[in-house]
Amino acid sequence: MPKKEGGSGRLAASARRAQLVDVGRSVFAERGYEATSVEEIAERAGISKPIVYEHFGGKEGLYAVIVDREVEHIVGRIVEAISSGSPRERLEGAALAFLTYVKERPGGFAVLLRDAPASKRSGEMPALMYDLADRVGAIFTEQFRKAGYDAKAAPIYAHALVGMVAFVGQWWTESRKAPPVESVASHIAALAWMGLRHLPRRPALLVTEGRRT
Amino acid sequence: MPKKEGGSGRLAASARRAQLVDVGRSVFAERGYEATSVEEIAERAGISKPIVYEHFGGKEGLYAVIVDREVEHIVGRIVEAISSGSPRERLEGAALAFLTYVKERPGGFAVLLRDAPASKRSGEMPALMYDLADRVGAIFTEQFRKAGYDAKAAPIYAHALVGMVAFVGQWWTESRKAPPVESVASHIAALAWMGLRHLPRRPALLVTEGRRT
DNA sequence: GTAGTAACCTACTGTTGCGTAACTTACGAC
DNA sequence: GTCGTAAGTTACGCAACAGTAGGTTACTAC
Repeated sequence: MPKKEGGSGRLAASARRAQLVDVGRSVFAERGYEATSVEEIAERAGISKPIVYEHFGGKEGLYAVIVDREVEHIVGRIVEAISSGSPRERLEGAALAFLTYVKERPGGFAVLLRDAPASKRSGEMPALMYDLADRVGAIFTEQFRKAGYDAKAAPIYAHALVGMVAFVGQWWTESRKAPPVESVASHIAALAWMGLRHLPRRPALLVTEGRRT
Repeated sequence: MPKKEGGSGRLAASARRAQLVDVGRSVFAERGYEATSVEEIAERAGISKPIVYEHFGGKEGLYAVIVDREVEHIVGRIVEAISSGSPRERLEGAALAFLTYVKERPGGFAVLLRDAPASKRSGEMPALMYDLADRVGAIFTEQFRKAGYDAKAAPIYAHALVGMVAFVGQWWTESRKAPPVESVASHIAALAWMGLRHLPRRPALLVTEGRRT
């Protein structure tokens, strides 16, 4: 009598945990939190539902573990990338690190961008990107003050940059004609760098609502 | 005997439809598509469930109407904003139009950024932002070619700009200390404009993975 | 007043999906 | 071999929710 699943029979607890994290990540990535059922995860892993509960306590537990690991991954990479070098090198390093993460773990990235369970949502923005932007904002605030720019505007730029990279990253993973990481990173970094470098001290609109100057 | 609801008793069909679109938008905005129940919408509107089915045929029907109206709103505003003026004026106009929309209809914006029902999802990116970026990409491709830049990179910049504005918009609606629209728009437009204006013809990274030059 | 109709309701069906209780199977130690 | 334990199963309780059938209320026209 043949085995029911493709190769993995009975697994040790740690191996099963690892497998469930992998499977869970991809299911959450493609369905979103709410639309994911524990049964589907169990089925794709070739086991039955209670095993998931045994290892992670439930849907939220598994989700929390998955998110936590992804955050570790991406934050680690970025922190390392910005740990040394000139400002421009750090900017490029961060962009490259981010996009490399996106490339290597598209599922994880998708989970981070998607909806969190209703119980953990603060506003609507996925917490990670928000935190990331806040950190960048802190760095910017300091630099802006030093350079004589309006420090209150720093968060705007921080969120703009994070949004830029995140959005491009998402488009890039879904795009068929995908240019190499270095290329994408260099374009983004150039845009951001030049933008910041040539920023006027006190930006103002040329046009005002309705009439032009 | 007091009326059960705060003021709206029996409504004409068209008024009820309008009310349900409003209520539905805010519920979808705060819960997301999957986590929203038709019952909650009905309850908040002060009516019972079958009325919703009578007017919109179901959850997806109502959702579709809401999304369609929001798309009309935002696209209309942006198209108008970029219809005339110098390139820089158009850029600023687009940023201002986008942010004004976000300010005036935060719920609608939230719906556009959130998950669509599983039945209509292509990839993972909400369709509107994707389309918007594609349109910007078309404009950029042409301009890049004229100016002697790498036209293949145009979509990267298009997505970067859209992501920038969308992300800042989201942060802005949730942020307590909210600067005025014009201020935010001017900062974003300045960043984007200066970035594009001073872009090298052939951007390259200073750093390469692991070693520095 | 009473007839007609548009707006609305109560009460149900069927399904899905989380989480759990209680039982079974493989496998190594001795 | 038989005993203990880790790994896994089937079968269920229970709640939420999409969608529907059929009845009820209030308003308008005359």
